[in-house]
Amino acid sequence: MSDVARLAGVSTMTVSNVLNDRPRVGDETRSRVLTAVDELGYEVNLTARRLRAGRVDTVALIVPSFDHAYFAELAAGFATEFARHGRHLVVTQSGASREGELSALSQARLGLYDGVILSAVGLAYEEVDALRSAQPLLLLGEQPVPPRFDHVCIANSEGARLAVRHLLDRGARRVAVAGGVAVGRGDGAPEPDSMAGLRTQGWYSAHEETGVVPDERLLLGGARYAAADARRAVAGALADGLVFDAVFAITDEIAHGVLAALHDAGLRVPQDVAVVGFDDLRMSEFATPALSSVNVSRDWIVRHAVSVIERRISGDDGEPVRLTAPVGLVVRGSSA
Amino acid sequence: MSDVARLAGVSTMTVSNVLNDRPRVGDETRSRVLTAVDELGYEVNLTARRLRAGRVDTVALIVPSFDHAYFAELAAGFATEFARHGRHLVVTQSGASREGELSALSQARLGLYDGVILSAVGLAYEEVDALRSAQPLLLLGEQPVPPRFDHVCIANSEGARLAVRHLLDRGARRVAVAGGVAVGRGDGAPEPDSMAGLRTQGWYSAHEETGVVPDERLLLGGARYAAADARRAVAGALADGLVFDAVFAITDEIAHGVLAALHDAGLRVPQDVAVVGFDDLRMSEFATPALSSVNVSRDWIVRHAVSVIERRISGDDGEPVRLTAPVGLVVRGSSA
DNA sequence: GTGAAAGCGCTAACAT
DNA sequence: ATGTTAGCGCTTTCAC
Repeated sequence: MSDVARLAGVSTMTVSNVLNDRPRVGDETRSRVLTAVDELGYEVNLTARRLRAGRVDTVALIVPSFDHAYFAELAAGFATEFARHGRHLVVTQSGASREGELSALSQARLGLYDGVILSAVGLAYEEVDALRSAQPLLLLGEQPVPPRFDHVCIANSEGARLAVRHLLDRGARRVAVAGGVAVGRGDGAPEPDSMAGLRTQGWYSAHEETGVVPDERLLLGGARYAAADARRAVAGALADGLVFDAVFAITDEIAHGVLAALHDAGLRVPQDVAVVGFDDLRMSEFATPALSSVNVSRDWIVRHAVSVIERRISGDDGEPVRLTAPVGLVVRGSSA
Repeated sequence: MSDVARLAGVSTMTVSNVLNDRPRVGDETRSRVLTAVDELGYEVNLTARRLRAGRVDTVALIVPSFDHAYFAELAAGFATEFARHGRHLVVTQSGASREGELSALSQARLGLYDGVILSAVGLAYEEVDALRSAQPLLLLGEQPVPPRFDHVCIANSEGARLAVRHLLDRGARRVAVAGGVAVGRGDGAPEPDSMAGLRTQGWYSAHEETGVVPDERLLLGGARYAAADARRAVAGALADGLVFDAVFAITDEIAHGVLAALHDAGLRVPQDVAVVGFDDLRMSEFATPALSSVNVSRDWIVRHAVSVIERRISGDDGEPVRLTAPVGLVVRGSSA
């Protein structure tokens, strides 16, 4: 910067004024500075700017994994929305573990960005509560979160209820849940507040509403996240002679594994077994047959989350915000 | 930091020494400092560290879009590999356009990170050539790249040749290319060096090898990136009476759209039309039927790219590296 | 309309 | 083993 100043015959302050489009710079001076900038190929050092001015116009988003379509779509949405606000987005991956989330978070919080959005899945309530952050931190996800944080979540249990209700209304009587966890039991700790627990909760609710008696043997807990697990779990259940006429998969990712397993077994979808997923991924429309799914408006989440964090970055320290994104059911071939 | 120093009764330099695990700090002093750090909840300011020490232990990866499974898988691979090297990864999205890439790049280059990996699709050779970067920049992708840059690419044309050769060997005589571009023609500029151009090139080569005469009407250019486009393009081709007994899709993403279109039309895969994709996405195994695909070892790319950029960050300024990742064919149900 | 001085928080280099 | 000094590159403040 001082090189530029020297070449243009001005002070560094004037260079800074020009680069930041501040008023009260003479036209002739401005053009001399710009010429010098060009000539020297000068570019600001954002680190220095951030240290002094306290902003980089960048927000960090921490997701469990890049390689889950749900988070990929969410990240893409955030990038677009932040761009509309003149801000950049960087995304980092936590690996979906407690440690990973803490590590990603501490890296992201250390002053490099203007704000942080954390899609939490592994952190315990107390760990979240222990977080002190210099810059705004917004939480995304299903778990309960200390009241002092802004939090955007989705209507998990309601979405699941819609899906299972749809299957029951359609005539199914034995609806398996791929990725389901028996509430209060569970291998290891019961996790009523996890995404899987909440979505399983909707399965119970739908049964209650319709009077169909739920059978907890239909909760296929082996299928937690990956499609490969789901494929194995469903194949195993079929081999064990488990009888079901529909599957509610707690994520679309899992649903794709379910579809593959049913296809492997020679079962027809939806005639023999109907399938509904959750998340309404872009790719689900291209499954064979196209996958019915609970749609969570990524747009809604993104718009609201960005608006909240933008306000925080601008200094608003009003009441914490808690928002729940609406859900809806999209019926396609897999349950039509 | 000075608060910590005061509380511990030492200088800020000693605090810095403790925090950076430098030797020659008395045990008693160290523990006093750590206690003070704890008590005050102090955390380093990475911006200041970067400004002074010139490192943040973070590399930026710029991909066209978070929401393309290929790049999501690649990003996940990079994150894991960099973690092994004690470095963080942040990912940003360029939107796959010239402008987006330039903007993402200039943001990422401005001193915030120790290095940048750019997966380029939109930049012209001259624009890449004009780039000056203070920190190491490694390019990923198909386009030709000025010789002074490190560049990792994949054997696009060879992979496509393998796929089409497999289809022809299997008895196909009319292999359509979803996403194919006629070399030298093309609507707008011909783009022999684009990913689509290179992969189409493999289609020509396979025909040449086997003596089957290629028919350029089989190049379905309408299907460039998204599955939705591919679905439309294939549906359109079928409606127009185009006859083909196999489809090579230039990406798996496109292949999923092709599978959907064939399913829509009541055609059986692979009996009526065999399908092979390119990229071997994780999800392709779960398609119905499972998708044959050209496998590009993401691991290979990631390992080599990381090793190169790590060397650059450590100050190695030897000859630019140009690497081509190997490809292989994975045959599954869609062409078995 | 422009510039001089000070300092953001940290650490390299050099004392002691 | 610990401390002092200086400065990374920028922008805030205030003076002119």
